[in-house]
Amino acid sequence: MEAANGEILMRTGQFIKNTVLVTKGKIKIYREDDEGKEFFMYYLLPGQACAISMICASKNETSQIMAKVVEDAELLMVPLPIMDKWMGLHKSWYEFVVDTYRNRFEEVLQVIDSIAFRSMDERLEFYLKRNVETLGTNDVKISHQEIANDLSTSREVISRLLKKMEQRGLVILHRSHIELLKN
Amino acid sequence: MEAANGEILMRTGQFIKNTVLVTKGKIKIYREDDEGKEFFMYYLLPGQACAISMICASKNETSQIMAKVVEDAELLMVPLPIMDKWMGLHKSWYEFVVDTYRNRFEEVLQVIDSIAFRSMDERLEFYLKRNVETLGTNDVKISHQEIANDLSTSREVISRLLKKMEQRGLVILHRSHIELLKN
DNA sequence: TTTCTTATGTGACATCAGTCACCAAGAACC
DNA sequence: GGTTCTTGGTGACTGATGTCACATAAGAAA
Repeated sequence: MEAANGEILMRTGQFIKNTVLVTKGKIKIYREDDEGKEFFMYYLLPGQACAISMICASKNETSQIMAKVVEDAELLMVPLPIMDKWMGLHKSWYEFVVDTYRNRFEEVLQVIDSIAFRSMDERLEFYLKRNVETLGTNDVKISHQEIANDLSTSREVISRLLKKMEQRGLVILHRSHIELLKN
Repeated sequence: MEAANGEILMRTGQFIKNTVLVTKGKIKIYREDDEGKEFFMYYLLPGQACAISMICASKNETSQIMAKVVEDAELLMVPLPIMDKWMGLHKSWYEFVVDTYRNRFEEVLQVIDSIAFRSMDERLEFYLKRNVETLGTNDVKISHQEIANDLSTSREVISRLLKKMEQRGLVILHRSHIELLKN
């Protein structure tokens, strides 16, 4: 299956019938509010699978998350029965699934840390670092508005905090992209 | 294995060698800060297993959470090799494990909602409701200080918000226990 | 170039939550 | 009884963050 930039692959509340594997592109996974406010959790990159779709698919549950394509993607959809068969048949598949669970759980725990214990300036730094690490470039192409949405705050707050980071020499600000200096 | 009230079963950073099953008592699972601040995630009750210990045990990883006994408990510790063997051998065990993963993941997502989208008064209501549901009583035996710790805020804030809830007729406050009225 | 759209900057202000200081009421202990 | 400890109540203050209003600036399009 192919999906273009901007496409919403999955909405909160939809039924999941397949386990999703990414072979190309970038996908952002969000938690959604009742009123549609978004909260960014993690990226899905090529070679990775959606942990949620693995867990839910096995019980015909509805999705608790929203998935948005941010770079044209190619996906493998593995139907529920096949997924179940593989679990018993191939040790390597089983290990891949458990690994995916663990990694995502840990990533989500880190997200909890950042919102539970940290203030917005630290959360912003954490967010930018994650982007740099995940996307493998020091030049993050993203607008202040999108960062604000991902962190569930307002653009003005992000603009102000980024200015301060620039003054501290941590970043250089350009229009629609941010250059991180220190690792 | 037995564990008394107040005992810390597991600290962040410890190695996990067993999957933990609870047969008696109550255990609270926390996320810890660098400086030891706590953030409550969920309860472990009889019949339930620690999802984290399942995931980590299978890779000899360290614990990302802290577990505290809040009511004298009895535990079954299943060693790693046995756990692994059962996964292939018994379909029912495999399903139990996947179910545990899914339920905890969903519970953690709800926790993210509450800190990402809600203000402290709503988080407090969510916290109290979870306690009522989980512990099966409308009378929550807990001090303001402990609630404050669990939500990673200060006692004064909780006291004030509880007073407001009492004025709205949602709760009745007693010393060291809170009675929920509406559900 | 000129115009338009989108992204960003900034002051003023309101509000929530965290902190400090101190008080009061029960419970526990002598 | 009196003393001490834990728990809860409250005012005053501060700082972080969210909001509104509006100004600028950088590209894109014409």
